[in-house]
Amino acid sequence: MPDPRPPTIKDVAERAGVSKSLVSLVMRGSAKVSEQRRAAVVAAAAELGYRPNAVARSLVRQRSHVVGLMLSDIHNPYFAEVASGVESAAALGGYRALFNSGSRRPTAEREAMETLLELRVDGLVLAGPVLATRDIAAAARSVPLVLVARASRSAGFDSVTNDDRRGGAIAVEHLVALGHERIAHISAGAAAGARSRRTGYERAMARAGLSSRIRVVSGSFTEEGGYEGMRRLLAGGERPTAVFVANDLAAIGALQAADDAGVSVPADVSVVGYDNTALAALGRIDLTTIDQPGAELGAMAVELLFERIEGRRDDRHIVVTPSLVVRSTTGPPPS
Amino acid sequence: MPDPRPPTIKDVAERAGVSKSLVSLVMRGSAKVSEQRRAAVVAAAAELGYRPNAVARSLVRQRSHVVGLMLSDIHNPYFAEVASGVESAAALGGYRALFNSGSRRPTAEREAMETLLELRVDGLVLAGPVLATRDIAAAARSVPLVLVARASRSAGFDSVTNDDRRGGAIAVEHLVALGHERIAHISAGAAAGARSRRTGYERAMARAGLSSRIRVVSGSFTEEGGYEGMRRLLAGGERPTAVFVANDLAAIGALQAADDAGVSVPADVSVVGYDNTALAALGRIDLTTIDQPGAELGAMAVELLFERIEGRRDDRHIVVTPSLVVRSTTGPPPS
DNA sequence: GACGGGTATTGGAACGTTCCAACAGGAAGG
DNA sequence: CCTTCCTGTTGGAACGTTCCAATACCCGTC
Repeated sequence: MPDPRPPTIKDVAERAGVSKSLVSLVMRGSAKVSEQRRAAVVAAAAELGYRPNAVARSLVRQRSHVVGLMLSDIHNPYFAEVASGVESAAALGGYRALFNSGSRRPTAEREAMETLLELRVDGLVLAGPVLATRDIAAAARSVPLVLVARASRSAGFDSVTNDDRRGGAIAVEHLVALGHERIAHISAGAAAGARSRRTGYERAMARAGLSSRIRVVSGSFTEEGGYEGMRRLLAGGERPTAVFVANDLAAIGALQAADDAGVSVPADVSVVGYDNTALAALGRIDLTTIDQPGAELGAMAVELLFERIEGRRDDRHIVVTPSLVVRSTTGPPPS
Repeated sequence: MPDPRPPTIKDVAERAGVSKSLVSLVMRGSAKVSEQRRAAVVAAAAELGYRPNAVARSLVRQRSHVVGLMLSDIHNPYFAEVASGVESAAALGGYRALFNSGSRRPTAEREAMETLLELRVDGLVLAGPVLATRDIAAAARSVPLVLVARASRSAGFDSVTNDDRRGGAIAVEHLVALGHERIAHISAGAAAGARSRRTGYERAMARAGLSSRIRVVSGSFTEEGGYEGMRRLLAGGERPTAVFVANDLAAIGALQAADDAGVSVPADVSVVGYDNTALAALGRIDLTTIDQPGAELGAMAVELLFERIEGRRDDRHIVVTPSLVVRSTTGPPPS
């Protein structure tokens, strides 16, 4: 018993004894159709279990009413927040959101993005992509595109970010105010935002007269990256009294490494994360971090997308100012 | 300067001086096309920046090569694990995965599911839906469908779950073995799997001769639910010495409530979660929990989907056995 | 009873692909 | 030199909608 094809508008039309055009009118809620016919169509559709085919519709309308969202890393709770912001803002505008994920690998990200493009989404949001700017710019040539959580001076698309450089500086300033001097940084290499956070760290260190204390080890935006970075910091040379970690996920890995090494936080070493994810707020973690409101950034991204869909051509780059959230992983340096 | 329409197969054909059929052949990598023409087509496509239109393709092929995944709650890291399992298994089979989320609300879930159905995905995976079984069965009538992390005896679709009842029992048995008697449960009401975990708890209590000690407070699969539940348990009546919480997220909320109330874990009260998410493994949390391998369940779901797409008609219900992961939130009861 | 004017309804083209049957054109065989 | 066969190529139908221009219908007016 091969599954019969799903009913089409034509089947509904036949059963209701009207033309397919009329059915189309009814399905789209047109006002100019007689009550009697409407009822007949609605009944026929219900009996057949008719569901409009969005594929056919977007083909003819040249509009899918879908915004695509490529998440760089689905395991990072920060992106989950971005996603929910995107989803609700899209719904508000009568659009639906569809996600994807590229496991923090450029090739996987490009494929994920390509999938969305081939589906002809009306707009594309890229959250924290590690993709080459060149590829992003190319994609932006064929669809309205907004970057979230990654800055760009590039033309052809919009972006919504927080001021990562400022955020990095805020972290350092907080630690300096507490009396720290040996402040190290676990960076996330070339990942989105990582470079600026590092620059913010370095400049703030210089401003505080601590240029000679600058110490950066490379990690990544993952727990493992943070763990490894902290392990190296604790192992070799002069131990830092404070560490600014590239994001919350990595900071949690760093906390773990400190715990494992019997180094207590914040008594022996202070730790600052970035993103203020739900993770950081957990009582047991209670991580001092830099707040960057994910859901809001996601929602703003969709707003920008809508404007572009409406025809705006100039580039808009929104930069929100991050803020410090002090919790219990930072304190004065050991005396 | 209105954005020109993206180039179509016809544009490529014209530029390469061949028919659109030939272009189609080349794009799909057919062997039977001369090297000379192929080169011309490839060049023309590159020059125009041609990207095949997946919408048109799925319309005519009646196949989208996309599997849809509806996540009940995008903030629950457990579902992120399911999602990555789904995504990689889909990729292995030459399919792409697209996500959605219903915010643990039946209406939002139904809408999310409907979106996917209208897009005519080839298969649908629902992860932990709170949707009515009736709605799921209805959807299963029009597309191969697999339920993950929610059991069902219903016909017409497959499911992949762990044995929640057994899991609940394992948690109780562990606590009983440690010497606990006043073991309470924070349930998640009618959410997917919650009922069975509760039944498992109740039956295991009875088997241990602790029927009179059974105490259930209602919560949800969220931090807030767990926090609230624990608060109530600590406030009223005889305080339990151990609590089995419906999932990790809620267990973390419960830990928080214990911390806030100055109740120490596990000295005063032991806590067991469910899911063994990455959260539970964090050193600072180190939650004893019941393991249910999310990524694997997701991958299995896709396997089942593939079989159904290939034509299998009978229902398959895979139930994996959960296992105990002992960490530091459980210990003997206070003496 | 013819006419005008609005409103409800309809057929057919279009959207960008794939698929299939049909067709060139050259090589091989008689 | 004519068939036959194969290989590469092509036009056109189909997929399920929307949209537009055209038509049918009804009502009131003269």
